[in-house]
Amino acid sequence: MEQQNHSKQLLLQLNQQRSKGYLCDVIIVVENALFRAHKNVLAASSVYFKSLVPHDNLINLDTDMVSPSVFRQVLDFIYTGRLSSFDPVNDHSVSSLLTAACYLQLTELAALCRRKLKRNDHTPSSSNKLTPVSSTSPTPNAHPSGPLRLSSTHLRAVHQNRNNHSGSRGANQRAGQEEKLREDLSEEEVFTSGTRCASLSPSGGGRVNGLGLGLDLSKRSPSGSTTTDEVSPSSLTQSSSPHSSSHSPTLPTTAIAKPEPRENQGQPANPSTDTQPRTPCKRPRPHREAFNLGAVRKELPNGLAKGQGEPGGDKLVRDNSVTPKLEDGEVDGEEFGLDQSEDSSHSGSEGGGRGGKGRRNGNANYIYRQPQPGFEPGVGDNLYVCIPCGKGFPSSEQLNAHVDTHAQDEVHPDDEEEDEEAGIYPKEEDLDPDDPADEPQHLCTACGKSCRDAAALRQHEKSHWLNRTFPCNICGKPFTQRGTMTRHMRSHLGLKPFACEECGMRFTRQYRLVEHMRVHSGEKPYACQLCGVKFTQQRNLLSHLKMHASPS
DNA sequence: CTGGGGAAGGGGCCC
DNA sequence: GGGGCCCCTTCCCCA
Repeated sequence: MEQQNHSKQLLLQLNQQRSKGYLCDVIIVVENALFRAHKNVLAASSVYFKSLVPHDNLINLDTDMVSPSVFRQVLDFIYTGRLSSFDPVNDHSVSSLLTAACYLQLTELAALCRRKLKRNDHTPSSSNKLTPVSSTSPTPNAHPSGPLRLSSTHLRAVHQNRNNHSGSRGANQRAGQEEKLREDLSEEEVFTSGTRCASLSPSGGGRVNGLGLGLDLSKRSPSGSTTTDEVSPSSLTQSSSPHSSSHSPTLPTTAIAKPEPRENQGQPANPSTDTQPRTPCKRPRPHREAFNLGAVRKELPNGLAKGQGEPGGDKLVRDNSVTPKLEDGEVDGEEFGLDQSEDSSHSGSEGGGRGGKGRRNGNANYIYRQPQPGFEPGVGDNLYVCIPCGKGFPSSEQLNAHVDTHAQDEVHPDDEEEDEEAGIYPKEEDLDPDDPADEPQHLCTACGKSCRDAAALRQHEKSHWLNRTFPCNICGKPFTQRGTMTRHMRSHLGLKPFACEECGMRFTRQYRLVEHMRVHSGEKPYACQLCGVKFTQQRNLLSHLKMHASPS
C-alpha cells in the first residue's frame, strides 16, 4: 500500500509551515535579509547546510556567492522542487543560481542550472549568452561543454568556511588542506560529492560571524547546545557569584545587605539569606520566552505590527529594498528597521508583552530608519541598503563609503559629563600641578584627557575610534562596544542559550538565569536593613530603598 | 486608582 | 569577546 502524493503533500505542508514561520528553527542571513527555515529540510537538501545546522541556529551566507534574491529562489526550490520566480532564459540569472547551488552544495539544483545553461547555449533565439566571469561577480566557469572549475572566489569561500571552524587547527594544516583541495577537487566533485567539502568544514561553516562583523552569535548554552540543553544546578552554583553590593550615592549604604555566597547556604551566617523550599515560577511565560526563532517573526507580523502599548507604534518604518517582495517565510532584516525611539518593541522574543512603552534611557531618540528622499526601496539595483538611513546603493563598496559618513556624523561633541562619570577627567592643562589630587593621570594621546586608570583610558580611547562603532546589522542601532552589540543582536534573534531547568524559561544572559533561579529556590539574598524586607533581585532592593529615601 | 513588590528586558561599563 | 554587574525601565499582580 502506498499513499499517492505522500511526499508531495509532505513538502507542501513543510513549505506552508515555512511561510508561516511555524516550527522554523534556523535563520539564514544573506546580507541584510533573513530567511527562516527548517533545519531538517535544509540538511536533507544540502550537504553544506547539513554540516552546519546541527551546530548553529543562525547561518550567515557568503554574499559573494549568493544574494538575497537568489537565495529566495534557492529556498523555494528546496521546499518545492521548482524554480518559479526566475528567468530561465537569462544566463546571468541561471549562472547566479548555479553559483549559489554550488556554494550551498545543492547538487540537484546545480545540475538543473547546468542543464539550463547548456540548453540556452544551444538555443539560437537566446540572446543572453553566458556572461564572462567577472571579478566582482564570482561565478564558476560554468561552460557546459567543459569541466566546471572552481573560481578563486569559490575556493576562497570554502577556505574561509574552514577557517571559521577550525580554530584549533594550525595554520599550516589549513594551508595544506587548501592546497590539497585545489589539487584534488574538481568542480564536478564539489557538485557530486559534497561531503568531501563538508568534511573540510566540519561544523559551523556558515556560522554567523556577527553578520559580517566577525561575531559568533550562536552562543552555546553552558552544556553545549543552543536549543534544549539545560543548566544543571551545580553549574548554577558555581557560576552564581555573590553580588557586590551596589551603593547608590543617594542611599544609605548600610541598608544594603551583601548576599551570602551560595556555597555557604548551609551555614546561615547571613540572616538576609532566606532560603525557602523551591517554588515554581509564579509567572512562567514560556509562550513569550520560549526559545523559538519564530518569535522573531511573531513579534512583528508582516513587519507592521505595533509593539503592545506603543503610543507611537505607527512610526514603524519599513521598506522592501533588500527583498522587494517579502514573503511570509522570511524574517527580513528590514522588518527590524523600526524606529528605536519606541524602543523595546524589538526586545527579544518578548512577544510584545513587555517593554512596549517608550523608554527613556539609552539611545531612545535615535531614529534608525528614515527613508531618504529620492530613495525608492526595492527599485533598480540598489540592493545594498544602509540600515540606519534606508538609502540604497548599487554596490557594497558604495554602501561602505556611505556608512563611513554616518560614522563620522556620530562623533558627539558633548561628552564631557559622560566622560566624567566614566572616570575621564579634564585635560591636563586644566589640572593644578600643585594639587596632589591632580597627579598625572593616564592621558589620552588623542585628546589629552586624563583617565583614572589604564582601563578607563582604554575605554576612552575607544571613543576616538568613532563613537558607537558597532551598529546592529538588523536594526542599525549603534553600540559603543562590540560585545554589547552582539548581546543586543541575540535578543533580536531570540537566541537565549540559558535555560531554566525548572520552568524552561530561557535567557540571553547567564546572570539573568542565576537571578531567575531564585524565584524557584525562594532565595532572597537582598535584605533592606531599614525594614527587613527581602528581595530576590538587588535592583528591586534598590527600588525599595529609593522608596525609603523619598517618603511620600 | 494607586503604590509597592516581583520578575524581567535592555544598555553601559569594567574586568 | 565574554562574564558580571549596575542602572534604568517596564509590565503584571495584588493589597
